[in-house]
Amino acid sequence: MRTSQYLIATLKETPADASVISHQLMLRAGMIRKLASGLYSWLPLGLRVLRKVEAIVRAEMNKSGAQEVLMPVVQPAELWQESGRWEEFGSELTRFQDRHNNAFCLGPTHEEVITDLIRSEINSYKQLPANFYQIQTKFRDEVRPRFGVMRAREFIMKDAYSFHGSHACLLKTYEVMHQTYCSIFQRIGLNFRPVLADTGSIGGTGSHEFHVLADSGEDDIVFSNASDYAANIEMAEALAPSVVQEEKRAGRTVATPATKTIEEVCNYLNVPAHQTIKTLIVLGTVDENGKQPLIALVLRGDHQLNEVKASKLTQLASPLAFASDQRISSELGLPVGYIGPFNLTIPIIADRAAAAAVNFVCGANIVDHHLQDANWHDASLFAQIADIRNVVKGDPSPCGQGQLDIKRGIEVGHIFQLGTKYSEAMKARVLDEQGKEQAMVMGCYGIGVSRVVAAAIEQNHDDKGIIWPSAIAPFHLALIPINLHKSPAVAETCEKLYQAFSTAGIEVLFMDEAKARLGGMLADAELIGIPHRVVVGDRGLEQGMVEYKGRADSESSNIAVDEIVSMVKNFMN
RNA sequence: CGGAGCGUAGCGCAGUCUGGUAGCGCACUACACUGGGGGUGUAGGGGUCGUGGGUUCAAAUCCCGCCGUUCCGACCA
Repeated sequence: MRTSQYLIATLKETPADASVISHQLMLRAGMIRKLASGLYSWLPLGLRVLRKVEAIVRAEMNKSGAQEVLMPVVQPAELWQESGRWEEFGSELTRFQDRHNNAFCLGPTHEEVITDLIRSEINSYKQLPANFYQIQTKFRDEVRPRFGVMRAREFIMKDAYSFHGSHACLLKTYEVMHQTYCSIFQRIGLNFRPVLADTGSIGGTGSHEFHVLADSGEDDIVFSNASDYAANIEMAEALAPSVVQEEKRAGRTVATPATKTIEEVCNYLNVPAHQTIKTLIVLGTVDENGKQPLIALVLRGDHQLNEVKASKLTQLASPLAFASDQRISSELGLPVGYIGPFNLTIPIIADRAAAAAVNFVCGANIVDHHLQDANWHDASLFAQIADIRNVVKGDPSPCGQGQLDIKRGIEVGHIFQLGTKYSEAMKARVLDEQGKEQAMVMGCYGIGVSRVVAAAIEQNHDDKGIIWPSAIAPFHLALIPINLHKSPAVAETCEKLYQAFSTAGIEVLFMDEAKARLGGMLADAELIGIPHRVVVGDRGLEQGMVEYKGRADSESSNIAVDEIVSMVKNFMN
């Protein structure tokens, strides 16, 4: 490709509304442009990268035995009503009506459509298992689109759906997809980890997420330092601590004026946060009177409530909701900040660690007062003791080996064992060996293709710009002439090299604009992140040399003109 | 949805407090010089100051409404 015939839309300055590095660099390198919040156009350069990611995903999916299909973005409401998600999904699902007033939605995912398709096409156990995938545009009206294509409203996803006669068969395909995902992210060249995950709103039984490790990630990923255990913090179990061997002191009420937060109380009383107990008031499930009762959650002051774990408790509303300050003060007669677990009139659910605490500080249920050296006398105080906190660095690993560490991750893939949730609801059945009708067992497998592009940049950049992994670079090599318009020797050599590289299967961006200056071309090549660059100038040519530099190299080197093609080709293998 | 900020040329910003002819840098056009890391000069083009209303002799500037957008928190590829 020649830059004289190609849109290189690089920006010298960083657009003000981009905060994360991948978003900034994608705008600056001229890969994407924003149309509206969470909606992006892909420019030629960005699209080349996107297509390369797609190609790797497609190749590995095909290799796994999955079959490619393409389903519509626009989906009829009836299917979603049939699965129950028309009500369940909330306002992230964009709904609209056509000219006949029929209801439709923009597909945020395709379980309904694929299940509808397959229930009429597959009728026998003999046709199973089968796995279908597509690479297609999804629309989710995100609460808060951000970070460019990392969390866009419209995005490209690879979604696959497998169908089986038994759960055992599903597990086999699940394992194949797990392997396939590892191959995909390896080929792309990412530093990633598969981790145990929550199933979220998609539903189902078992699940793994694939995370690209990067500080800008939105998820906390938990690792054992002694085994390959890895889990999303939503899932990682916090074990009960060993019992503290400490003499229980007599509790007393102390005045703690204007100390509402744990931090304020700790400073005021000079106690560490792990010696405190906090009491959170949340809403329970709707009772027979149609009301949501208040329920108290008790955690150690230094621990964070894990809302995913909590909302799985049957007594609690799902998703978890905190009680309003008004309800707390009217029903408990107290402002937030001084509530404690003793003499509360509402049910209490205690975290395992909180239930094991001794000689702790907690709210006294009196304004401006806390209890100090408080102790649990009787476990019957609690309606339940459960794991409802986030693990913290240094916790023992739930796998039994080692301690936990926490890193940030960007979720680029997610695989689920769906089971029969959709096939039951939508009557997707086959006849088994006995001629009996049976709901198909399903799995589903997603990759955020456009997000992978951003994640790759988060992991591979420097102060000059992007450093593409070779497999997804928009071009392999930048061919940069010096004084192209003046030097016949430079022009001739560049043309010859351009042909030779192309013939060797190397994708060249030939910066052939007559008046372009060297500094600008070098800066662009670095910003765009092209892995290899060759500079051709008269001075080198007098010795029969051109200048080579890899994007991540610190120094360039002189290479003979007739060796450069085979050298770069070797680098790429 | 709650909290905060921003909206002036394609991009980055100043001007707003204290009302008085709309500016700067980059980019763009033309010409000349320059030519191994975003060069220099000369001459240019480009603006409903987000939008609607109000106050005023006069509004980018003050007041009210609306819209857009970004960031921080609860959702997800």
